[in-house]
Amino acid sequence: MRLSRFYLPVLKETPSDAQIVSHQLMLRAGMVRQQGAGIYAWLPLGFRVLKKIEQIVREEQNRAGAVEMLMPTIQPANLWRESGRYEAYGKEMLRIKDRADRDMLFGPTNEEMITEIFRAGVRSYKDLPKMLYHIQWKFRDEIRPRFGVMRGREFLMKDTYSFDVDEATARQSYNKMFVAYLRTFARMGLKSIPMRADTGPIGGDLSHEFIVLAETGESAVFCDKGLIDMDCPKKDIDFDGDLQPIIDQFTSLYAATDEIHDAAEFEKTVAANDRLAARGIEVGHIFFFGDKYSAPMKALVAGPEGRDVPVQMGSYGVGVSRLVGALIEAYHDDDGCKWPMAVAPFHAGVINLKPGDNAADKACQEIYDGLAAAGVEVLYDETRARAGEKFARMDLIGLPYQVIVGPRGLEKGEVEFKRRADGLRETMAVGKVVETIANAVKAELRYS
RNA sequence: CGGGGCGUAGCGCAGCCUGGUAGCGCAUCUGGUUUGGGACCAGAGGGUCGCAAGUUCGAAUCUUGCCGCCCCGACCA
Repeated sequence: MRLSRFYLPVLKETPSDAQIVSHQLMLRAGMVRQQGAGIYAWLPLGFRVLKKIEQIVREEQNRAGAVEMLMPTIQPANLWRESGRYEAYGKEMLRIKDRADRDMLFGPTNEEMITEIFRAGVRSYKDLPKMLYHIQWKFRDEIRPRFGVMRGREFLMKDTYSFDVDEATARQSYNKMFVAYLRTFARMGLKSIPMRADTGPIGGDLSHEFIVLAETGESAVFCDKGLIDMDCPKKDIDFDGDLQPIIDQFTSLYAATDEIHDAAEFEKTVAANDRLAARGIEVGHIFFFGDKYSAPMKALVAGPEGRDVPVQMGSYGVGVSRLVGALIEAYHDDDGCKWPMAVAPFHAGVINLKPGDNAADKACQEIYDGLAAAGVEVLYDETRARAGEKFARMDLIGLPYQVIVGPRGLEKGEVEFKRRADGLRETMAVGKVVETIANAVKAELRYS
C-alpha cells in the first residue's frame, strides 16, 4: 500500500480528551475518530488491526468447534420480554421504535436471540452439544464511556453460546472455550490470566475473566506469579479430549480481580515472593448460566429419559474492539505503538527518503515488490514529507519492521533495517533486507 | 445519575473577570532556500467564538435555557 493513497491522518499533538495511552495513540496514529461519547469510526489503519484480531478470534473459535453465524444488531423487544430482561436491563439498553411504533432495541448482547434460534431447531438431546458464535457490534449505553475503545458504548464483541443437555457436558463446553481463550490471546502476543469471577445468582465455579496484564490496566489484580509461566495449550490440542487437567492447572493458583480479591486467602495460599499485585484489562469473560434463559424462553430438549428439560447454556465473550486498546497498552513506548506481528496493521514499512530520486525509487520498488512477493504486507511511504516527519510517523503507527532507503546509503548499496520492538538498526544490502524481513515476518506469524 | 470542568480555525490554546474591528503556535496552500530524526524566510487561505433567547448603541465576553464533550464516583467486554 502506498501511503499517499492511504488515509492516515496522524496528529502531532495529543488531543486533550484522551486520558490513557492507548486512546491517545489511537487518535494520534489515525486509527479511529470519535463520533460521539463512546462511539468511534474506524479509520483504515485501526480497521486493519481490528480485522486481524477478529480473524484470530475466529480461527481459534473454529478450532475449538464453535460454529460461526451472524445475528442482527437490532432486536425486537418482545424477545427480551420473554426473558424478563427488557424491564430488568435498565437504561444501559438503547431502546428504539420503528415506524410502526414497535419497541426495538440495539442489542447489548444476544442470549435471548440465540435461545430463540436454538429452540426453533433443536428438539432432542441427541442434537447436542452445540456451540454457536458471532462477531457483531453491540451497544451498551454506558453511564460513562471512557478510555476510547476500551470502554466505548458501541463495541465489537465475539460472543459464543453453548448448549448442553446437563451441567456435566456443559462443563466440557466451558472448558473448550477456556482453552480457546488462552490460545486466542496468546496468539496476539498477550499473556492472559484466567481469574475467578463473580458467578452471581447461578453460583458454582464456572465463571472466569481473562485478564491481560498491563501497567496502565483499569483494574487491580492479584495472582500467583506461577500463572505467568504456564504454557499455553498448543494448536494440535484435541478439543474433544479431556481438557479438565488444563483447566485444573490454570485454576489451581490464586488469581482474582480486586472486586473479589480476598487478601487473607491470597497471603495464606501464595508464598510472599510469588505474590503478584498488578494491573490488568479484562479482555474476555466466560460463564455458565444453566437454564436462566432456556427455562423462561422454553428452549427445551427431550432428554434421554424422554422428558423435556431446559437446555443448559453458557456464554463466552471476547471484547474484540477493546483488544485493540489493550494491545496498545501492552505494546507501546514514548514514540508510539509497537505492534506484535500477528495484529500489526502492516508487517513492514518502507520509507523512501527522497522520492523522485531514481536510485531511491528503484530500490524502494524492488524492496516493496520483493516483500509483497513473500507475502509481507507493506506500507510504502513515498510522500514528500521531511525525513524526520517520516521517521516519527512510522514509529508512531508502530509497524514491526522498517526499511529506510535514501541516496546516502544507496551510494554504498545499503539501506537501513529497523526493528520497532527494540529499536535495533542495521544497514544491509537491498536483497538482504527483503530476505531478512520476509523470514522474520514468517517466523513471527508462526504459532503453535 | 451525583459532583467538577470545558466548548473560540483541522489540532493545542489565549482572549471572557473589566462588553468596542477574533488572536497565537502547529497544521494547510503559494514562492524561495533547505533536505537522514517532526526545517527556515516571505506571503496566503481558513472561524455565523456549541445552539437559542435576553440585556445593551454594541456580546466570544454579561444573564437564562438547551446541546455536546471530558474528569471523579457507582456500573460494565
